[in-house]
Amino acid sequence: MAVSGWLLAKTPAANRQSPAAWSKTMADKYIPQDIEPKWQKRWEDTEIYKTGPADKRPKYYILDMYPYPSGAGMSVGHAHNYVPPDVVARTYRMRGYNVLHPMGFDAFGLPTENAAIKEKVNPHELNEAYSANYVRQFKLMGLSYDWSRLFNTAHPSFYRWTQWIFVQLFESWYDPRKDKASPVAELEQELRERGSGDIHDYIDSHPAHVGAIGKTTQPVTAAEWNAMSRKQQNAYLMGFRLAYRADSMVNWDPVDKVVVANEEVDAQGRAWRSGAVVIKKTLRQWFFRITAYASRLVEDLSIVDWPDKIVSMQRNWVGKSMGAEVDFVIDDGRRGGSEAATGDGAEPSSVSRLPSIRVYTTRPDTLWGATFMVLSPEHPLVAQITTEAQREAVEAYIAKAKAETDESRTDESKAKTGVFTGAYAINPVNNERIPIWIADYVLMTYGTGAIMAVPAHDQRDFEFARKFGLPIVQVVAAEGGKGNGIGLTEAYEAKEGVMVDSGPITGTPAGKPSIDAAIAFCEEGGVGKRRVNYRIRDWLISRQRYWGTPIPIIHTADGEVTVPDNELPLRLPEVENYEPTQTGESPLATIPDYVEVKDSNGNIIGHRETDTMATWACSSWYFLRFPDPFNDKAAFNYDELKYWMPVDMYVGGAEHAVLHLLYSRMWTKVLFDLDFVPFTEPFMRLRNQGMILAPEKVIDEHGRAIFEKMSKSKGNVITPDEVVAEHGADALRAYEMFISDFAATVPWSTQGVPGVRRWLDRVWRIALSADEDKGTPQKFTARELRRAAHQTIQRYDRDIESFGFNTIISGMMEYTNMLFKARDAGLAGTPEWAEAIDILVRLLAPVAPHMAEELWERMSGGYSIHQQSWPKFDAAAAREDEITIPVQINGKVRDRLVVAVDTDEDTIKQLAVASDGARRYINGTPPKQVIYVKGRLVNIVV
RNA sequence: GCCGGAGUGGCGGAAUUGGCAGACGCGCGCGACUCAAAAUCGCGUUCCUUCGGGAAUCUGGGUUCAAUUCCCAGCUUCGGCACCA
Repeated sequence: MAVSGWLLAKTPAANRQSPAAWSKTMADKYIPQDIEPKWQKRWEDTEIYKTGPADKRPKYYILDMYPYPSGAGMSVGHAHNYVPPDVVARTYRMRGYNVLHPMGFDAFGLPTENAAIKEKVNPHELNEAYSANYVRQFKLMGLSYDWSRLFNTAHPSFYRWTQWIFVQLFESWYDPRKDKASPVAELEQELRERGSGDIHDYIDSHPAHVGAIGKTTQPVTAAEWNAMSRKQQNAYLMGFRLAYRADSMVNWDPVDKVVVANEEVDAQGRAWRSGAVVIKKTLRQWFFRITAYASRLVEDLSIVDWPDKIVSMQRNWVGKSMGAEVDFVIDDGRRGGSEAATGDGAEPSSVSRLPSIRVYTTRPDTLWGATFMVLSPEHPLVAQITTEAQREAVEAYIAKAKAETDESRTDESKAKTGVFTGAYAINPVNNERIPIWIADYVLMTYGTGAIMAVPAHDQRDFEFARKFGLPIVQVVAAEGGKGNGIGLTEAYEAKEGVMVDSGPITGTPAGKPSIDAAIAFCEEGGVGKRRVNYRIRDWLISRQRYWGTPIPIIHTADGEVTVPDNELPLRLPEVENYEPTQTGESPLATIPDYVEVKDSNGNIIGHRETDTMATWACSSWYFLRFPDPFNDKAAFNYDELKYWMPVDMYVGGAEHAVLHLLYSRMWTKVLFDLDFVPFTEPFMRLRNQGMILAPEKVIDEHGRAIFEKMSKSKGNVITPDEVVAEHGADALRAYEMFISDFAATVPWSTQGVPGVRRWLDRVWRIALSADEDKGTPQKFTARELRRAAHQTIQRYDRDIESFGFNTIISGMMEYTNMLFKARDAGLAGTPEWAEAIDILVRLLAPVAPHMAEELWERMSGGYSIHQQSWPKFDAAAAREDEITIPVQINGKVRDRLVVAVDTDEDTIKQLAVASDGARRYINGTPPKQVIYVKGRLVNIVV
């Protein structure tokens, strides 16, 4: 009761105080839990982060790779992805840019679907629940997304346009002569009038365009085309379309019961989601013809500012190599041997009725050293050329190869295996008769599935030749020397040296000169030509699953046609059961209402495609949707796109290097070719964040102490929720910035957050209660205070450009320390002090938006700090008046000079030589040299 | 094997790109305040030292007045690709 009485007595007096005075006496403690929810609500109510349409201001589009929401929610590792870009977005807003900083959800795909099956909950419901939880966490961290633009890729208003783009791809082909995508209608007209000969000829003479049309697509004449049925024509067009359906050897994931793309399988043959070893199956699947864009995907890497690592990964993935294709005629056995040949690359006298075997080689100059050929066991000519005597052995080998997993088959350490087919080919450059073998070290998926073997100069061919006793002929010799290849213990790298025993190119330096000479020789003889080869294969997009964007295709008696535009979106049917089938068919195939397409009389006129698109389709264009996210007339508004795109800064994980980041580039180029978008690259700058590991070391299977990834199953996840609850969102944000270099992988430190929290407490105290708790008196001038403030602005501005978030925080910590020093020197209350605190709060706004808002309100009574301008850097204020110049003798610091900043060079040199520290080492003799680096140091050489 | 990163105190990391190595923070130690603790504040904290200094940025060379930074060789480590013809 006594206490209450005291309070009652005091209250009227307190009420008479001004709010400012009240704040100084009563509200000095920083309690983030009190202020953060208050400001988050106010920001939302007043929509201060909402971005308007295109305007006259310079724009800045900063995008985080949108997340795939999971039931586990976000960890502090996810927060590390999103906080630094938010700081950049907030800084650019205060600098006067029109900033687009949106968020969306990548919702379709296996994890949600698998969770739905396991928990027996509809994936639509799970999607909404997971996404809502992510939004809650984002808001908890004070992230300044424009929530009015939030979308979810599993909503029909979004996937309707994913389907529209699919249709554009289906109705387009890559015209190699224009080097761009063009309407299939134009192609059909050309086929009607002229056939496809011109297109094939063009590709033949422009090897970089090998991917423009299907490998097995043969030329047709106009007459042949016009004689085809519509069904045959549609089948033929599949060899051209940018979205096409084909039988293909695919990676089948037996756990998820679905096919996966090459990009989704690691080097051990495991699917990246399920971790299951994939099985090779031949299935009819939908693909996007990314190989048509192989060349441009490599070239345009030069116009983007991306991490070297990602650029090189994309280059390697596309895997462009230069070489030649050479045709080897199969010897039909009616000839005795090479004596029948006429030489000079002319046709052998006995022309084989069998087709020739085409090989791809990057070293056509070593043709004269080709002593045998090797075909992949899957090569289509194997059955045809195998002799009766060898048939049993060959078939047994093929059966064995088929049974093996890719993992064991491509194990390099394993000894070479293979079988002779009994057939021979004629080496076209020297008419030597060489045996044809099959071996699993030759892959059907690369090049032509057949090689010429040059054992003297290729390690694999060498091992094979040694094992099976095949001849080894050396055709490259080190300068001045020559060997016969006998007694070699390993293949000799054909990188340098000179060609020997190589007919017309003998004596040519090995390398580009010999390769060019060999290609010229082959082209002249009509046996081969220059060729570009790409490692990349077409992008497999179809999935035998329910939870994805339905593919808008109808199979009719005449072949595949698209779902008419006015019937889009083709909606996912609401069903009870969406479990994958045992047959490998999509669950949609079991729903007659969905599958059957009927005319107005109820007659079935076609069947809908039942595969859905992999979620990569959604993420390949979602960034194009944010500028006009709810347009129901078009996928995007051209004017808004033109203003906002390309993305200025894209931030996300490096794990998407050859997935999303490659696919998005292809789609952007297609849309550019079709005049839908006015740019060829979607992301001008890209930055990858590092991973945050769990804080505790554990002992791995090798007995080493290591840090692990955070994972729900290991129970080592630290959530932003728990950090915010204890120290507030601002401390979490500051620590996410401060923890390490942005791109570095580093363990979370539980002691780090209290560290930055202490800094924020100090900021709070110095901003609000500068006249309390004075420390020991200091010497610090108003001039020095201004200098510290403006140097901090300068450092912030520099560091934010280079993504140096950790040094932004350390710079602001140093500035805070200096403010305490200035306070102890009695500067509080001066005009310079007011400016210094004003700058502090503005610089703090992007980093600790809640605290900055609270401080701003208490200091100025205004709202909102986030709509204030960025502090202007004053170079004069930042300039040093005096500088300390270290004096070195032979590179070692022996003294220091404190001089006015504009002291001239001669004076500084004289002072340096005369300094006590220097004189002790000079010993009277004149120095050999005195070097002065302006404003840095003096080095005296004695 | 090929491609691309990275190696700096007990820890996370700075160093204006050739110019004072170790900013800032964590941790630790000492001290102030306190009956005490917490919080807070102050001081110290690369190593060796005979207190003059000396040695240090993965190792060994090199260029330079000067190297964490550039060059050569090697080691370790992370990521990617890989019987790619």
